[in-house]
Amino acid sequence: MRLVIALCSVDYAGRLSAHLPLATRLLLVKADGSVLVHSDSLSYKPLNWMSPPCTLTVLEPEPEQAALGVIELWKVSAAKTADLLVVSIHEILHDSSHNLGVDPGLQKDGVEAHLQKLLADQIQVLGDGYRLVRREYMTAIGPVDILATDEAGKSVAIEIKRRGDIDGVEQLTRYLELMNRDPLLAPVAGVFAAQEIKPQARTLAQDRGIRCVILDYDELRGLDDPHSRLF
Amino acid sequence: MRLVIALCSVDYAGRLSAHLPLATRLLLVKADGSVLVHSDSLSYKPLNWMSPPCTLTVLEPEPEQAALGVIELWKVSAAKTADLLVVSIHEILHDSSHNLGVDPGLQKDGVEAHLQKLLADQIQVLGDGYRLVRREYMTAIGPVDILATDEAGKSVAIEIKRRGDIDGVEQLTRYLELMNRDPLLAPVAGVFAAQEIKPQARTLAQDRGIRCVILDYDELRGLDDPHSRLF
DNA sequence: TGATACATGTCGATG
DNA sequence: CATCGACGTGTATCA
Repeated sequence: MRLVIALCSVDYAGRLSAHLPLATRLLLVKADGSVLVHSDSLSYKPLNWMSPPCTLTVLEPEPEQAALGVIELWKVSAAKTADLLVVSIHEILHDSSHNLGVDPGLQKDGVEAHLQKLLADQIQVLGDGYRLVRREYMTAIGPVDILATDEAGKSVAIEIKRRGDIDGVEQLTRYLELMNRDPLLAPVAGVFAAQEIKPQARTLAQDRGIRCVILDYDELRGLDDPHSRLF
Repeated sequence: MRLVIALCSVDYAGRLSAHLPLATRLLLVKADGSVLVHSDSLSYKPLNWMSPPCTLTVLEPEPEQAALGVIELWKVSAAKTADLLVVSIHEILHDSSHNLGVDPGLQKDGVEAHLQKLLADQIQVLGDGYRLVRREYMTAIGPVDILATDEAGKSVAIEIKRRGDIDGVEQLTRYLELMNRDPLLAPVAGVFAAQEIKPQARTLAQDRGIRCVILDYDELRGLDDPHSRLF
């Protein structure tokens, strides 16, 4: 990643035309060749940018441009479209490069992970007397989202999905089959919990004796506020 | 603007919860206090961010966090909501601040404005003998995108949208009603032009005697390519 | 201030 | 691959 603070003007032509007058801005060149132009305010979105795949070529300015003070010309071309970003640099105030390596995943914890934590914390929404055994209960074929016990102390395996599809029911069925072979656990009941359950999935689940539960995300978050979740 | 390259993990809690595992990333602190976390790929959008208004507080790590290698803790709180961004910094590889001044702002034209210009320049795509009267023809209730005349010299009011929705038809209907009360203009025909027209909008338009025209953006741009527009 | 349309939207799931 | 819908949507205009 290359960081350049420069006095520059920027032109973009693609689906629209845009021009940025001369000012000091941050030019961010990423490892994949993409370029972002940021000002010192208005977060989130760059003033101008070029998405990968694209190529950055640094050109010598034409004499007439040089006469206007341009010392370097960046031409960023999109690989697949005719989109073109041109940065006319008048002065470079900072220039540094950094090796960041590959990001382990821009994986934001999705709703599913959050639902799992919320349900684990409030397992009683499944019924009085329900108690959490543990999250991510490991089996030979992978972790079950939540293992709990019901009011009679019987084991309950819970599969959580954001959208309850047939795949999820199949997955839970495999876990149940395996766990019910373990005399220390059996009999194990199944709960398929999701924000939304497709009719086909519901039918299949009920046919296999699996209970379906709709999770209300907002309600589960309820009392819980962001600060208490982080600290 | 402060640029920090740091080995860090990031947690966000607000409308959703998100966690970024330990990795080297760019932390961008803008003059308005907003913070952006960028990785070295996937442009445009930060991995995590906090929009202004917000406040950044740098904390000493708790002993247990320090034991895990955290040397600095950034807490970014949104001013109006409970949203919270926490950056746990393990190592700072680069840290520099730059005074960029106020950005003069972006000048750009969106697709709709561009479509309007293109259609005005090529009004004949509506039919032989069509002639442009003017763009942004002012009426008492606002400007009509394009006023033209057809091959018989009759007035035609044209409403341009990127996506043709019912609202657009209603808007054009109001213009037509008003303009048809003007004896110098009446009768005025209506054309609803868009890249895409929703079935409901098309039905309503046809019911009101308004002609629907699909605009082919690429075709209108035709010879005109981005390179020729920049150089 | 609230409602609405536009965005170089981006991004993921679905068919 | 096109289409559809959500997004921590952001952003501007307009009533």
